[in-house]
Amino acid sequence: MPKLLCHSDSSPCPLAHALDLIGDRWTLLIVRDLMFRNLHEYKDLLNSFEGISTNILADRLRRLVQAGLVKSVAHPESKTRKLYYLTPSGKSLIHVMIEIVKWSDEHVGTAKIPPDVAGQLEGNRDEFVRKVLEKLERWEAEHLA
Amino acid sequence: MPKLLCHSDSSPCPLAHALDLIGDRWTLLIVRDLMFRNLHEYKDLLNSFEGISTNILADRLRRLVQAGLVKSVAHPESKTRKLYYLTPSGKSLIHVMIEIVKWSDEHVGTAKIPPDVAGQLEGNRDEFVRKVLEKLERWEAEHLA
DNA sequence: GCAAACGCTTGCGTAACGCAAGCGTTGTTC
DNA sequence: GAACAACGCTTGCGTTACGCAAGCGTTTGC
Repeated sequence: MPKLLCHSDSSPCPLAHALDLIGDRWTLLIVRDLMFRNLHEYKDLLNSFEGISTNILADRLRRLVQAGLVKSVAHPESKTRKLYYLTPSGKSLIHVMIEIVKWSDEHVGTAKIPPDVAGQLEGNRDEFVRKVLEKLERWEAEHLA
Repeated sequence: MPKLLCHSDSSPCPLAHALDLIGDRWTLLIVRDLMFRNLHEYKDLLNSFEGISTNILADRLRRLVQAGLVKSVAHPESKTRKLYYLTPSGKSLIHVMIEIVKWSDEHVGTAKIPPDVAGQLEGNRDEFVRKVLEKLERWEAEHLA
């Protein structure tokens, strides 16, 4: 596993420590797919929008598992496949994701939130969070039985 | 200026576009210093906790300025020095920063929010945001006159 | 007028990444 | 039951980004 730069030794700042985990171009995209796009298998993550390369995906999944944000179980129908899913720590990144997306929508502006999601985010955002988390729990109830 | 990986071509996702700007280990730390730590000069940013190297700092500042998150003005007392400060777009990253710090405090746990700040963040977070933004505006009133 | 400060830039070695091929196991087809 | 494909990775190689340290042009302080 490549080592990646680590601020944690020198910095007393929680932001810096968080960036050691999620401060790169790929990690949060994987979390997004696990959180919002209902993707749970390696091949699906690999074929997501941005075209992550396979070694990087393997590396980031390993880091996420090691950091306790993601877990995996054997696929119930196949011995070669795995199912990846977010732990509570991983799920709690939802608030970070939402803020980044809102900020991007307002200030980067080159990609917009789909109108239906935008509608859910305005007004009652807790409701949106609840819906997403419920969906994840339903998936878990179905697959981790 | 090194080119850095860019998702924006392939992805319809606002998160991916945001990560093109802030998805690295240094950018948000610079924003933090400009936002919370009252640092406004190159040398101060350079000497911040994490020890960014000078070429990376120059590069990131250039990107941030180009993206419209940061501006600079000549130092009123010196022709060699500059003052860097956040634009409204940059300031609005405060919500992202707060969520990351809260998440880090709860789930990474290797660096804690200072107790006084933690107190401010609990309960009335809007109040905290307002205080921070007011402080930045006071700085601007004083230096951009 | 000389040395230090300041905001960078440059050069070099190392680490991370993109790409593509390969590998071991399992599942499928005939 | 043998050949082939699917799957989750790993490996190797060339390229890009980064850490480090030195240097540079201008300005400032003495």
